[in-house]
Amino acid sequence: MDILEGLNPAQREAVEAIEGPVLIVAGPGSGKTRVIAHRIAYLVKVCGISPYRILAVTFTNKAARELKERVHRLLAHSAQDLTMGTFHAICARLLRIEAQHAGLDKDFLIYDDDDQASQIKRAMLELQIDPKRYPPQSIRSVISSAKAKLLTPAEFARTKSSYFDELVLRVYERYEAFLTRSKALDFDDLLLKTVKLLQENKQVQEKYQDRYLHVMIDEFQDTNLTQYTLARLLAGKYKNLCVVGDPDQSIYSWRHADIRNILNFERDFPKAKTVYLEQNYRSTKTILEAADHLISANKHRKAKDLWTENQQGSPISIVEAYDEKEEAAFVVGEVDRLVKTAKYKPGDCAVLYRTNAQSRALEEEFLRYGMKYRLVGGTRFYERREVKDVLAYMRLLQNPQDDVSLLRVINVPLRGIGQRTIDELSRWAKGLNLPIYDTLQLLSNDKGEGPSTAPAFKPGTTQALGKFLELLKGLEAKSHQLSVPDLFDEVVKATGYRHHLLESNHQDGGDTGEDRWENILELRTVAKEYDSLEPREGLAQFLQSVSLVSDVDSLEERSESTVLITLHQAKGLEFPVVFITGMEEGVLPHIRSFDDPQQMEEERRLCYVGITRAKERLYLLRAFRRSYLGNRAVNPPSQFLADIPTKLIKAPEQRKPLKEAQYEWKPARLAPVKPQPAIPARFKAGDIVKHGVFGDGVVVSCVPTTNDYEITVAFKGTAGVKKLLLSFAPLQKA
DNA sequence: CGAAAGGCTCTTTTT
DNA sequence: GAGCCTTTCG
Repeated sequence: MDILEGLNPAQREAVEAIEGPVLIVAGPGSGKTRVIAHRIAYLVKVCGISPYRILAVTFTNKAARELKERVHRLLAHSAQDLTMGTFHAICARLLRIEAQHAGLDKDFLIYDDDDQASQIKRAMLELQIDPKRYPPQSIRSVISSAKAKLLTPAEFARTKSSYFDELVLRVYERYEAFLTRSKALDFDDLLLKTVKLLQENKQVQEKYQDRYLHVMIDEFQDTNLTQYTLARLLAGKYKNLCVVGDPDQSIYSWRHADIRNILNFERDFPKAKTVYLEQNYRSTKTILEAADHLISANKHRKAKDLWTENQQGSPISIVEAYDEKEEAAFVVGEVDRLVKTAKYKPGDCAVLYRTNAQSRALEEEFLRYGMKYRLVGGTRFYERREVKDVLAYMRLLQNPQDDVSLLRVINVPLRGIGQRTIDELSRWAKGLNLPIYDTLQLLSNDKGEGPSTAPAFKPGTTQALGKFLELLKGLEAKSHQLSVPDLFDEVVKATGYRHHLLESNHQDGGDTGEDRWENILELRTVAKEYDSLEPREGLAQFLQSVSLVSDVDSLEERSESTVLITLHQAKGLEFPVVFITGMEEGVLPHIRSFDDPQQMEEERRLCYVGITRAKERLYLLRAFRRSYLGNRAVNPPSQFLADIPTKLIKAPEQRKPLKEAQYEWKPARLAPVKPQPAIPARFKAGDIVKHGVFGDGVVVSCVPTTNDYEITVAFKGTAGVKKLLLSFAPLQKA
């Protein structure tokens, strides 16, 4: 019953530190979630604070849900009124409530990255900026970064320092105009608009500042400036701001997270109390020690003293496969072996990788051997075309001014409205500064009397547009009467979308119409959850929730399937057995980080996050050769492997041979790789050499492999280019 | 207008 | 390798 019971001294200290700013530096597996849950329970039960006055922000919806459950277990009923969720979800809710004060439409929509990209492209088109010279993606990134730093277009204008910035500014302004016109906010806006609202409207500010006596932020190392500002604002009155995080697990700088938020917290709040949670309850001594060695090589960090009372555990397996197929085959075989010979289930195992593209080979191998797996991420459910199409219709019912959705479905299923027509319509809308929906209405009202600015469409085209408008209007009327799932059915039927998928029998991206229809049905089960709400309210909530879910959110604990997941998404998760694949230079660390020491440190942190997911067994795999973007590359082992102390690594001869009969192994090639071959490299690229058989030649490359080097030599004579093993080749320097 | 074919680029990570 | 865009033809 005592809330402090069972906590170690540091955890207890963190729970009891309720006054003023608090920084909890929580190493991996240090019981962080537990501490947050107990701290909330402590505030409510011991300090008598109303749950209504506590705000807890998490990184994912899943984390929020788990936290809620834990608090609920500690508090029973009184957990209800807690405010808990991601920054984005909390902001969306707040903005909806305060829409009037924020100058927003209550029914605003949330644009995801896809929607954002299409609007940015549209803006660039109108501004005649060549997308070949200035990739929309990088413009998008700069705009997003500006928003993450609290810069509106006007403020961004003051910081701009190049011609590129100038272009970005113009796109930014136009993009904002689009959003306003479409009554939409992007992800960054949810945060930015909330901050601006709180800063500019003292009444609203006071309302929330008075309310939130305690504010807690999880994963603080991954917040950006806007989020940090928001947290400070909300905690502005009582100053009870508790942030929890681990600088060593900061891996989202590319999403404009600013590690300085946590590194400088004590400077920003000189009176802050700092608590270090350093006891690890998750991993074996071996795994923790390996992780510690790896991360210690980073220069910009706060040193920590992680320790554990757990067992020493198994040594780490470092495995070299020939290529990504064999790497995958090893993983599958090893999972199978662990399931058959040890206490593990497939669901205890997770395969981690740097890039989503790596999941493909793994998936194929899991499928081939009939092993259950669960792929997290990749083409996410809510990014699937058919799902987005149906959602676009639903969104148009909530908000017809949503140009992105309208343009998406104006001719899906095909209804005779082609690109020419759409371009004309867009140009007209631009001239009138109206959403396209409004121009459709003008068009249908305009019966030829008086001068018109409308484009001269053919009668057939005008009719098609009119029919489309009627379709939307009819559905809009129904949206006031039908529950969300019923409306969903109506949309799928009335738009002809169902027919479009099932009858047209087209096949895109390997998915058949049936596959796609299944996804629609899946989406319908989500809609079903909003069955009992008032029609329009249900629609609004349905749309908001589908905009803010992530893939890990649906990852259930203790599934029967092995999890395939990116290193980023794996943050916050743990598994008894972890395989990290692609431990190669160029993959992890990723090639795009090579020229930036800060990025390299982040790559190292990413690897650290991966390693510290493991509770009992850790495998680090690399492929000698890997297909990438259609062509093959030979990558040297990841430099991170060299930072794992040899004494923690399973010696080659101790490894059980991979002999499971049903798989075609090539065990000889699956020997573990030592970071550095024991023999010295006698040659380097460019050396002139003489071979006993092939004669004179030039060394092209000399790549370390397992206890050897693969040396590529271009010979003068008929021998041509040969790959040789250095230890066997009769080579001499010429 | 629509389908098919060809060419192009660009792929790190995602709330 | 895939998705996106443009071109071409019916």
